[in-house]
Parts: sequence; C-alpha cells; structure tokens
Amino acid sequence: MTENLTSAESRSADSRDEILKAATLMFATRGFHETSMSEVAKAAKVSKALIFWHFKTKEELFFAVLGRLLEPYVIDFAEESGALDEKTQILKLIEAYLLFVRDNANSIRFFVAQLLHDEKMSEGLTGQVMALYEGYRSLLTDLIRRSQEKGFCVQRFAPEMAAGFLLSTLNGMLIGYLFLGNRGIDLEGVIGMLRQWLFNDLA
Amino acid sequence: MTENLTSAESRSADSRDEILKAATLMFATRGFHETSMSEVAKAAKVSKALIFWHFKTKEELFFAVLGRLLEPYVIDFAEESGALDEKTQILKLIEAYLLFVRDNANSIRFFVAQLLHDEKMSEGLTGQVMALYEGYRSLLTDLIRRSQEKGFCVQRFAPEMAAGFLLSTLNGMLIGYLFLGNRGIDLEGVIGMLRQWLFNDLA
DNA sequence: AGTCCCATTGACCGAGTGGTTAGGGACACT
DNA sequence: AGTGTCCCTAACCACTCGGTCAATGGGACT
Repeated sequence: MTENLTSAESRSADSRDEILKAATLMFATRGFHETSMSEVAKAAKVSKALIFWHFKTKEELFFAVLGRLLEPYVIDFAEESGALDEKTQILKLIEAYLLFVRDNANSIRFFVAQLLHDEKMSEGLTGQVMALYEGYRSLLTDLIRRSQEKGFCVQRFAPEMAAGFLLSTLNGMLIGYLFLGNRGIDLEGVIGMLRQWLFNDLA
Repeated sequence: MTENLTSAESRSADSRDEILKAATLMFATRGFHETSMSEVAKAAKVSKALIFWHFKTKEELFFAVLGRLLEPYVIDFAEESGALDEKTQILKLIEAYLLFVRDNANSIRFFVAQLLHDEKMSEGLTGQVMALYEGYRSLLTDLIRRSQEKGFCVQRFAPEMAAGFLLSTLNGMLIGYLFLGNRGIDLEGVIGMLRQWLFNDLA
C-alpha cells in the first residue's frame, strides 16, 4: 500500500469530473426533470452505468452539481472590507452584487429555476442561499447605520428599511439580467441613482 | 337545427373546464414536465383520452391554461386613469403593481418557472408578458415625464431612467414575495420611500 | 323506430425513464 | 502465475410517459 494513486485516482476523478461538467451544463440549460441520465452520459462520453457508479442516484448527482456551483458564492465579500470608509464600502458592496449577478446570470438562473418548483429538492439549497442573502443584508444594514451616524448618509429612514429597499432594487436588477438581458436598464444609471438617493451625491 | 346546445355544449364545456382547472393547479404547483396527463386526468376525474379529445397535445393544454391565467392581467390598469392628476396616477400604478404581485404570487411563480427553463415553449408567452411589461413601463415613463413638467416630481433624472429604476425596485419586491414570503420587506415602507424619492413627500 | 353525432372510455402502443447486474479489462500486490 | 480491487460497459429491467383507437352511451332530429 505505497499510495500510488496517481494513475488510479486520476482516472476515476477525471471521469467523475467529466460527468459533473456535462451534468452541470445540462441541468443549467434544461432543468432537472428535463435532463435524462442517458443524455448526461452521452454528453460526458461515458456509459450511463458509470454515472450510477459515481453517484448513487440522479438526485445525488444533482446535489453534487449544486454544491460545486455554490462554492464560489460563499468566499466572496465577507472579509475584504479593510480600512475603507462606510460610504465606499456600501458602494463597493452594491457594485459587487451587480457584477456578481451580471457574471453569474446563468447559474443564478439555474438556482432560481430549481428554487421555484422543486420544493423538496431545494430545502437545503434555500438555506444556504438565504444565509448568504441575510449576511449581505445585515452587512448592508450595519454599514448604512454607521454611515448615518457619521453623517455621510441622508438620515431620513431606518437602516433596516433602507437596506431592504436597496436590496429590492438590486434584486430588480437581477430580474432585468435574468429575463430581459438587461434591456433598457442601465447599470451605471441605477448605481448613480442609488448613490444620489443614499448620499445626495451626484458624481 | 334549432340550436339547442344547452345540454350538449354545457356537458362538453363542463368537462373542458374541469380539465383546465385541474391542469392549472397541477402545472402551477409542479411545473410542466413534472405533471403527467394521467395525473391531470385523475385530478379532473376524467379519462386521459378525453383530455386528448379536448386538447390535441399536452402542449396545447398547457397553452390553454396559460391563456386563461393571462386573461385577468391584460384588462387591468389601462383605462382606469380618469381625471386624476399624474402624481396620484403614479402612486395608483405602483400600488396596483404591488397588490397584483401580492395577490397573484402563485401564478406569477408559475410563469417565471416556465419562462426560466423552457425556452421554446415560452416564446409566445414571453411576448405577451413583455408587451404587458413594456406597456406598464411606457405608461410610467409618460406619467413621470408629465409629472416632472408640472413640477410635482423632483426634476433630477430622465423619465425613462426613473421608470426603469422604479420598475427594478418593484420587481425586487416581486422577488421578495416569490421567495421570501416578503420576510423583512414592508410594503408600505417601500411605497413611502418611493413616494419620497419621487415627490419629496413624507405623508 | 332508427339514425346521427357528440362526448367519453378502457385498453393498448412504442419510446424513453431511472436504475441494476453480470461481467470484463487494467493495474497492484503476493 | 494467481488473486483482488478499482473503473467501466452492454444489456437488461420494470415502469411511466404522451398519445391512439375502436367501441359505446346517450341526447337530438326524422
């Protein structure tokens, strides 16, 4: 048992990876129920039985795909605050959200679709997404509150409500990307409006 | 041929109706691909063959359901303007949108799900929804422009962009209803904020 | 009464589904 | 050489799917 896994392990891992890649693409473009294991097998240039050797059931494959897609989400914006002032942080947060949505429109579309009509399947997923969302929300609320205290920010409204409003607008942009290919909605324009709304700022 | 259709026609229409009702419910809760004709038949207490007598294919049934769901959408806000001033009209429009979303969350969820991952099937649908959406959008743009000219409305931004921004926020609320059951987002609060944003108005 | 047509059915079909199984190569260790 | 374990496949299974069809009940008209 000299742990010479290089060839053995890589062979297995390679095929597993190929399957995941193919499955991810197909699940994303056609959805869970409309994607058959045979199709995935063909796309991955692998026998159907091999898929069932790697993953016990279709659902297990699906969750593996899900986990993989979810990975890059979690790492993101939590730590990068540094020594910036609150106003800059808020704007960075907004920008990060919008850029993220723009660059990940496809996998977001995938999540939303699953979220929408596969309740049992999405319970675990919902939890993760919600945690992420609530993290973002509370971070935003906090920044707005501190920003108000320091006088950067127009004082008018409760931070929670402002954060909710802001998130609503951002989510609206998300819809724009998902459905309209962002026809008629101009990213920089919206950022500008939010900026003005929050800070009475016209840059 | 004295046109005594009452019994004949009603018998057919009744079963057709029953089928549509059952299909609507099932399509809405489980989606197109996850709903089988046998299940619809059972739910409608009718033989599967009868469904295929009324509707040539599963897709035809689906579109019939779709058309039915879409009916109430179109009638709505087009004509009710009357002699109200622009500001009131805008607020009414916003309210109508939000109330509509709140009351029709289920069928909207249904549309969105179909829209998301059934491209070929949703082309006709997309057209209808888009037309509706664009109608709303242009109505809003127009009202904002007139409102700005009359001085009701803060003058700062182009009406098209303001309408886009407003619609984004409203769509964000829609997401809130669809996914979060509107947790943490407070309808009246958002209306208040939009009101203030548009009219510098604190009622 | 017979005739006609609409509404309705159960039984059936081929295709495709998720999943299983028996077995075969390829490499490692003895 | 034999033995075992990992990777992989073709063929198969039971079952469900959308869709068809021949047959029938029953009200309306002659």
